[in-house]
Amino acid sequence: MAIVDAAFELFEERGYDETTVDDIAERAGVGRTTFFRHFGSKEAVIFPAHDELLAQISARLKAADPATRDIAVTEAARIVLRHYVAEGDRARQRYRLIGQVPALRDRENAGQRQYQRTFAAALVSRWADRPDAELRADLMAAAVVAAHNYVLRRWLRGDTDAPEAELSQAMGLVVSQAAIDEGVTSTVVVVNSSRSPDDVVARIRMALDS
Amino acid sequence: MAIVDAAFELFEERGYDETTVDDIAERAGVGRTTFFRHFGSKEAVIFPAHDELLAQISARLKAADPATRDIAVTEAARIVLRHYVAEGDRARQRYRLIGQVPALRDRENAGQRQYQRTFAAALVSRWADRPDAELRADLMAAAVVAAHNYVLRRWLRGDTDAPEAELSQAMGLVVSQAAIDEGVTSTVVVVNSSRSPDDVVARIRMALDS
DNA sequence: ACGAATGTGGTACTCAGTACCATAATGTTG
DNA sequence: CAACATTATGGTACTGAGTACCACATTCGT
Repeated sequence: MAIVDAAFELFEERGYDETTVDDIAERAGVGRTTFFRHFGSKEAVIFPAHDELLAQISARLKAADPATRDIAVTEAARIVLRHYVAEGDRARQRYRLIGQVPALRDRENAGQRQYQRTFAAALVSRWADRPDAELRADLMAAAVVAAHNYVLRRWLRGDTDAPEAELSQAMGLVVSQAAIDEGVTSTVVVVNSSRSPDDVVARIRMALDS
Repeated sequence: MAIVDAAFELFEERGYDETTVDDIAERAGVGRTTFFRHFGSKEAVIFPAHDELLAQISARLKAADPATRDIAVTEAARIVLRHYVAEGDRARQRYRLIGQVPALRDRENAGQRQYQRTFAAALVSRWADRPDAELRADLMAAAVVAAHNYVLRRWLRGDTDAPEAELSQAMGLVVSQAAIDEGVTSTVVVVNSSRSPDDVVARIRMALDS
């Protein structure tokens, strides 16, 4: 989108506060009205696709049954991570801007809270039999978002080249923390499969070492 | 403060968006300039004392040695909870407004993020010897804020009369989750599952491929 | 009682965001 | 292809938040 490009260009050149919506519209070759019709606000031009991501997450979480819910949560977080990583430089530009402009930081926080609520809503059923289901869902949702942010931040800063692997690891910690007091602190693996035991063991070892 | 009273009155009467800063200043009997000198923005008039609370938290967390750090975290969270509970009706008014006005919700989220960062910064030293100290600190900080919010929300809605006791309980869960050992993603192996081999293999494959 | 610091109110400005209208582009149906 | 409906666009004018600046009052220290 030409408008987004123009906006990022100007924000880098002059800074966010020093750039007016008129400036963006002018460089993009459109009218001011058109800008506001596409992006509800000046801030929104930096954070695209939020609604779509939320919908994807929601769908992924809903598609899980009790047995695959850990995987679903991890993969839902991975969807978001993957989206940012796919953006590449643009994500890093955004990160830089957010670090400088408080208003953008607020906006980002607001978005993350939406993720958190989406996760929490999908996670309550996990502890359906417990009286503290809502609390545990809130805790796990907060942890999922925190873990995702931690890994994403590392990637944005260039501290890692394998963000997805790090997310797996971080989410492993989150899942095991959430599973506390449930009797088991870890997942269950079964023999009796059609594969040879050695094959299964090898794969398990891979998972542990990752 | 007369300005705060006037603001809450008008917000309840006409709603937040329908109230201008001029309206508030007029009812409070002050000039518009004075309003903005005391509260940097229209939103800020609803969220007072943030900086002081952050300072209190920081101080409480810094005053802890390794042996009393769990207590310190719990009490730091309790400081915030106590502050809101002490506000009484005003806190509930704010809660109602936040539920209705998106802009205020964003602002609230931003504030909570500051708490979260304050906690995270103070918590890193807890896992100083581990390579994933920052992640674990982030996770615990997120959990602390989530637990506090959960209890506060229950009190705001009138679901409990003993919020401090509930906070203790919730923080107990948070602390025990945070104390879990190294982030092994899977450990226990179980034989003789009642699941079909195909089902098991499919699940393992999903986990391994993720 | 004096000057200095600080608090206050007013005026004028910028800019984000909204409402409305007039016009161009596109698509649909006969 | 022509007439029409739909939708995207651009312009104008407005409201209201937030800032800058200045003149004036209040309070304080000595």
